[in-house]
Amino acid sequence: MADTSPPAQRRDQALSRDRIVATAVALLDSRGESGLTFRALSERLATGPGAIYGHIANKDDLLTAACDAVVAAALRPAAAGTAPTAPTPEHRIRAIALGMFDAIDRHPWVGAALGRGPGQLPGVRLLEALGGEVQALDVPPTAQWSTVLALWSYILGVAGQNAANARHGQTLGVDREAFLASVATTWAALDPDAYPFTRGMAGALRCHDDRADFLAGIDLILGGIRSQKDIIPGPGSV
Amino acid sequence: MADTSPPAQRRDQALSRDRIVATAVALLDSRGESGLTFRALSERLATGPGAIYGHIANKDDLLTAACDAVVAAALRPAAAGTAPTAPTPEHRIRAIALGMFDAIDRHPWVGAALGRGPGQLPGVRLLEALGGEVQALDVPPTAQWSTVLALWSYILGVAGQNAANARHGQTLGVDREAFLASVATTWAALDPDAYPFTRGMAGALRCHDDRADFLAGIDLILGGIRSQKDIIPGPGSV
DNA sequence: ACCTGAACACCGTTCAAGT
DNA sequence: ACCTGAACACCGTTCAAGT
Repeated sequence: MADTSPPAQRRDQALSRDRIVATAVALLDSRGESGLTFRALSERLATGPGAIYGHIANKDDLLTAACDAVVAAALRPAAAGTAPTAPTPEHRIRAIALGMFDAIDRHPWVGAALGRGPGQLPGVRLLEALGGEVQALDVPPTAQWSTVLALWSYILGVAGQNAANARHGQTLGVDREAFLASVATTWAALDPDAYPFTRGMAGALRCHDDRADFLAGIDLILGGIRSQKDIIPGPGSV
Repeated sequence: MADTSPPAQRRDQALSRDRIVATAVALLDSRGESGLTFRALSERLATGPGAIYGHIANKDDLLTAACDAVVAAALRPAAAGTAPTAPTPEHRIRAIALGMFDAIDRHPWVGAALGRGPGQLPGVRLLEALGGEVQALDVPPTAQWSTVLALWSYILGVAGQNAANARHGQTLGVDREAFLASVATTWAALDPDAYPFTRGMAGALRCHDDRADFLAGIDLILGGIRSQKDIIPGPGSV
């Protein structure tokens, strides 16, 4: 066989961090958080469970790496995109946020993984992307940190909820719609005196648009940033 | 000593859901999320691990119940407080949020438990508390759901991060300050071209005030709500 | 040097047997 | 009726033994 240079790994591909992480992502996508197991993973990689530890420190490391693969891809087009479709920092913040939302919608387990590993790469990527735009928004330096953190926390909060919803839907063996319907039914049965608001929202829950609600929250924060700047109104434009 | 009437359950207290949940809270507080185990719990209760299943469905149920005990207590004074210290809905929203923040600061595992069990009681309590105030804020009915959801998601996002920080600090066997310092060091070592913002924030991370930052985020959202109402300015006051 | 896979020290959960 | 605790079916992780 022509053992030339590039086709190094053909059928018996050597184990590598990238291959392990890619397989982990596939496993998480198809079987959910609880489906990622060193045994299941090593089976798909046609090796023993111990072999993985040559390339990955432990399960936390594996989850963070899988999460980072998704987050890096989600942030790439928005942050350094070929076509700067979004003309203002506000538009770009919306694009970043929606990019994250859509990625988490496709890979719900990312929402749970992002919440872990504080200070780790996946979270930092998002922090950095938001940070650049908040600076471009002319938020005063002393307020930049808390402003970025607010956007970041909100996005992670929604991400975590999506992950929890997916996990529970999977546990119940039911799709998103059926899951929301079951929550709505529970809410509708709450004590009207103690939970008037939640009861009233049971209907809204059934037919709401996650993505639109998410964006509404981003817009609320952006509105807050705008109005905070107006406290000391510069000689600005609209 | 004086064995008067009330000391009904002395040494051999019957197992009850409340006693199990209270012991679980104590265990979570002292040993963290990973310290809550049916074996450790049954040991503290002087019984076998199987006995717990007579009162609790499974571990998820146990965690939700423990979480609810903390959340219910945190929301009680703010929602139905004896002294309505907060005169406006905005003040009351801040009080609710801070009550949650402080409770999670004392019981970091609540941040993780809250994120689970979507539609469950702990989350609903917060939703209800916020919902009442958002209504009082005269947010138009069509926007109430997304507005409440934004506040709720933000609070849960911060809660989840606090839980993750505590978990990691405990894993490293280190306190909050030392943990933040280690993250700051990691950030300061990032590639300056790829992560200029995060690098610059490493210093701010070291000496920031979690609680103040949290409140700044709440105020951003409240500011957004206010400015959204001004789009169609009623004959309003300031 | 790297993989293998049995073994270890745990989990949550069940269920026959006790009382 | 309720508790008991051994047993089951898993985990993540390690490490001698192989190649």
